[in-house]
Amino acid sequence: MARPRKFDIEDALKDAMNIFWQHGYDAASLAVLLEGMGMTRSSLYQAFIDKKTLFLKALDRYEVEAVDAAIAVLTTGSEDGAERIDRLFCSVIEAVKNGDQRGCLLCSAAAGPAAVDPDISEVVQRQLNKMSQAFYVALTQSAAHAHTSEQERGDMAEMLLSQYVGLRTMIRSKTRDDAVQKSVNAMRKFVGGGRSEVSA
Amino acid sequence: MARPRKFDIEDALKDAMNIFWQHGYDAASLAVLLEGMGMTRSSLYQAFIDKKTLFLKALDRYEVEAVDAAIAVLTTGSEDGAERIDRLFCSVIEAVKNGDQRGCLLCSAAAGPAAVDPDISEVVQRQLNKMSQAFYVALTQSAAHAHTSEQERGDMAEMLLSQYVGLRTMIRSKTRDDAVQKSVNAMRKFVGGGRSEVSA
DNA sequence: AGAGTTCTGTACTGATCGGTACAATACACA
DNA sequence: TGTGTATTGTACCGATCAGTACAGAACTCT
Repeated sequence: MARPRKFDIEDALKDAMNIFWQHGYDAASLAVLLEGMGMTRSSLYQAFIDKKTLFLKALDRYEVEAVDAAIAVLTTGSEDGAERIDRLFCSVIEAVKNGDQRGCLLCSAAAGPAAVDPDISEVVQRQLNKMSQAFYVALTQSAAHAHTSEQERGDMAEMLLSQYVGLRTMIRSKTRDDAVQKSVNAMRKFVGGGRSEVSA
Repeated sequence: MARPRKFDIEDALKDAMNIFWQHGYDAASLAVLLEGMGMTRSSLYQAFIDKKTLFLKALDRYEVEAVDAAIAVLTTGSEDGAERIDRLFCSVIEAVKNGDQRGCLLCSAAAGPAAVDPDISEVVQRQLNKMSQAFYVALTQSAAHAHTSEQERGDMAEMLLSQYVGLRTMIRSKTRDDAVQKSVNAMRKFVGGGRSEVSA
């Protein structure tokens, strides 16, 4: 019994996520968001309260769309966990070779607004934790690492996470493809999930 | 034969560096910079042209003060390169345990303005390259890695760099100390420069 | 058809952004 | 003691920022 909204709220959120992903939190001005989301100021504020709330919702959306997808790669598919880790890092290479230099919204949020805003930091930390746990699961289900201690696997999961964050951060900063490739080469050899080697 | 400036230009640059380090490029507004550098608008613009130029100079300053220091750790001191790598990562832990959550200006620049500004990206890439070369040198001078191929060491140097970037990015995002410690534990074991182990 | 309700469009707010104009000032040198 | 010169202080600039006020529009239900 009221005027219906012109936009789909999920579509709009997806647009917002992509805009934040590309521009970063600060650089994604209201004007840019409005344009990209195809709506007016009133509609945006009515639906999403304010910019920060919109960003938090976009981060949630990113969790579902990207983080959970990465976690799925780490926890399902191949039987060997190390191979799944391998696949995740290869997919990062794949993306950058296709010209995607946006990096990772989660990683950018970690480097940017999470440093100053506790609410954003909380969400970022939760998602990062989720990823480190997925690394842990993959390691536990890996022939090459099953024999290691629980603590060793925990340490290594955390290391793989920081590796992932660093990699995607560097990608966003326009690091040359071959440097990214090299880093992943070493990581793949280290994890030893090992399918075929790829040259730089 | 003119009015002398009230401030030391190197001191001011150092202040600027610290302000950018703490706040990040965007969040370091002119007002904040002026306040922190203890000078007036005219003086700043007269001496440093504009905000971006000031930032580039602050980045240069950071290179001398922090990046070169890290490179010194990687290339001098102990005879064994792996132990020097070890020391670098331990110094990161040291800093974070002392409550320093600013991360690394270079890494923040990589995640932030370097993604949109080519001039900044260029400087960032140059400094990152410098670091990766230092990692390479350290690996080459390591008993544990001297036998590896040149390519393997190149890959691994790049991996250590992205590890470093990821670590310091996560630190800035308020990742819990013990997670950082875990990551470094695994990295230390991996590199095998190994002095005593440290628990999380 | 009319009332009630929610959304949309536009115009506007005050604050802040980076940057500039220009006069007053403080010095070195003549 | 002027005079030239570079720095400083202040006042200001237009642009942009996130956010709001409010009238009009578009729908459902009675």
